Amino acid sequence: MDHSQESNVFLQEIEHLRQEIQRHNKLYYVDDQPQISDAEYDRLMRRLQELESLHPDLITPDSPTQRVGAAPLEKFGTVTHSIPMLSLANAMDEEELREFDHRIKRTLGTEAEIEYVFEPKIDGLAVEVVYENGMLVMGSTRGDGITGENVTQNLKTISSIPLRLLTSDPETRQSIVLPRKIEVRGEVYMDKTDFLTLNQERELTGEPLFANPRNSAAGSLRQLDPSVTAKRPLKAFFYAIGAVEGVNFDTHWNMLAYFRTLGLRTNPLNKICQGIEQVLEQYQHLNETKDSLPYEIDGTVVKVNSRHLQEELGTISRSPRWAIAFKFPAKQETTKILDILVQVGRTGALTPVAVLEPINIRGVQVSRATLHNQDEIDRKDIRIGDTVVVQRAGDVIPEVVNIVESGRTGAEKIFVMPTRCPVCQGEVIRPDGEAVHRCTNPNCPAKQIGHLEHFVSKRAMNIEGVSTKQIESFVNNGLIRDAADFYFLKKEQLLPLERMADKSADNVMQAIAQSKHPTLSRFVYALGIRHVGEHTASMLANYFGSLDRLKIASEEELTAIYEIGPEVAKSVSQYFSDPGTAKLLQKFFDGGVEIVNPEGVAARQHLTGKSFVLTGTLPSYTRDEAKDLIEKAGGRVVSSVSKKTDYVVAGRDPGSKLAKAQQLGVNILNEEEFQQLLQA
DNA sequence: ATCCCTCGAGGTCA
DNA sequence: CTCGAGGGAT
Repeated sequence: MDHSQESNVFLQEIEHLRQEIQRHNKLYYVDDQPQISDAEYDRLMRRLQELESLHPDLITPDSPTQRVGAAPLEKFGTVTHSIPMLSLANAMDEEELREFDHRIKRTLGTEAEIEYVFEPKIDGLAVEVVYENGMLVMGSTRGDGITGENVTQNLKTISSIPLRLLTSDPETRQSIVLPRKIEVRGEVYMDKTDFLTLNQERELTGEPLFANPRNSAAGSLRQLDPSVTAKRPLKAFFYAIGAVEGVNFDTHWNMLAYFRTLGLRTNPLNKICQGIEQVLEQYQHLNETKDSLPYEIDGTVVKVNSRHLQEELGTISRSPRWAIAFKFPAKQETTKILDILVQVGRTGALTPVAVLEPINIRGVQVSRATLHNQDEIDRKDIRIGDTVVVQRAGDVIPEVVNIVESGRTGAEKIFVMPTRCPVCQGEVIRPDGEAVHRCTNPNCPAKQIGHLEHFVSKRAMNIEGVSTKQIESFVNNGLIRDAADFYFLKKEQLLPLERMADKSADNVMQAIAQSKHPTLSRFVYALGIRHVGEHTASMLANYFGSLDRLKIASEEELTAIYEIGPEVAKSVSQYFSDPGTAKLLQKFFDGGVEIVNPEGVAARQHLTGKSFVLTGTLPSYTRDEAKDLIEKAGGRVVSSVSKKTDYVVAGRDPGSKLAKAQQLGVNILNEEEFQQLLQA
């Protein structure tokens, strides 16, 4: 037999082994019906490894042996999700869940029971995996929902995430329609027993222990060396979709079924429910049985099943309107309030914080909890020395639920907000009608530091590697008084500071230099004007297009802008009419800051104040593109038609919104008319 | 009355 | 990263 024939035989066996392994993966992970023992499975894997090592040229990247192939990374790259990974609204109790159901019926204008899909909410971390022509090409963490970290190499080591989607059913041999591209979303998690075993090993080796399975999974996925991740027993369930080309689903339930045919694991406890009462029954049942599950769940997720209705319901800025997280009650513990501290934020707000006797709540040491303001303290009658019930809201943020009356000894001290700022001794006032107390000293160091922290923060000027500690040190050493001073720093000035070696100083200088060309909206946000957060900053930037126009805007002109009311207008106009602001801005420019407008010249704002509703598919634009164009022109896109809607843009297969528009006599545009309007 | 944005807060991990 | 109170806008 000549060489090529010989390698052909190998190729056949290799191919056969790979298919078998893929088939058993599906049986094991997706169908939960293994047909062979783990030992037999291992034998298949070893045989494949053996053959591949004899013929390295036959190794393909999607071979099951290639789960760990990559070298450690320096750091993770960032990935922008093509469709943002939204978070979910929360229902805290039954009533709120029923409210969710009512709202949906009201929005859809129906009395009929809604069909829901009920899913356990796994306590892990959300990821997105992208398959192109069936091959895993990218995997990322959810991050802030807009951008996440590129953890492709690590996700590839997780055996319940297929490297290649199935192209035919391993049992029936029927072929499966593969989407050209599909972004699937799911949860990576660690089983409770695996978490315990891992911690036992770590204890033996003297490594720090993980607090809970969730942190353990998160820590494992964020390893720079994929060979470490590969040793961690991670698993995944899939439950949602991002961008997809080439397939369509009528229901969420059918989409999950399709996931399984592709070899993507879905949770076997997912249920379909007719109406909200059935959802509640499932919830009760799961709440009673959850402790016997191999993994931790922190609640359930309820989704409208029909994809068509989902679209009609739409999404609001942070979450879809057609899904809600229904969490289990948080674990509560009792502890003592040792003291109440007062912190001062960048706006001068005084926030009381309870210092607690440290207590472990679901694996996490809790030692502080915000008390929000004096009203909150009075309402709950919280005193220093009280015994209190503490929980982590949403299983994250520590919160004092209430006091334990019977724990009172009479020695408790009543807390009163100080009349002088604890940082600068400045006068403290409580503005009429507001719940917060504020320090009035404009030069209060707490405000100054807070402003500078805000200025350098990721979403503002994004000056990386400048920490709170460093800012404090810069300020205390007189290097920096205002934000513009960053752009006059010299490396030599940094070197004498503590913890500032040559390399760190270089990094700081470089990070500052890199921040010199912000977009207008980032820059406006970074200024830290009261009531101007990211959203409002971007509204202002879009509307005015340049700082020169923004800074001369009158209060009246500002108020006329949609979403800008009297308070915000006053705050903005006061900020820019302050002579100190003019000086500060000039100082920024002298220091080399130059605002860039990524879209070039700001678009004309001829659609200002007009509201649009999009329905159906436009041939030339995606939803997001259309939305962008409208917003750039000053218009806004809303999700439901009312008589205040100015235009409904209708594409192919329009939804019920078109009918409503006709009924209300709202202007209806097709794509051509829409384009004309944009150019008009 | 309701929806949404701003702002401030705590803990873990690399 | 995530939550929730409070306030602003409609």
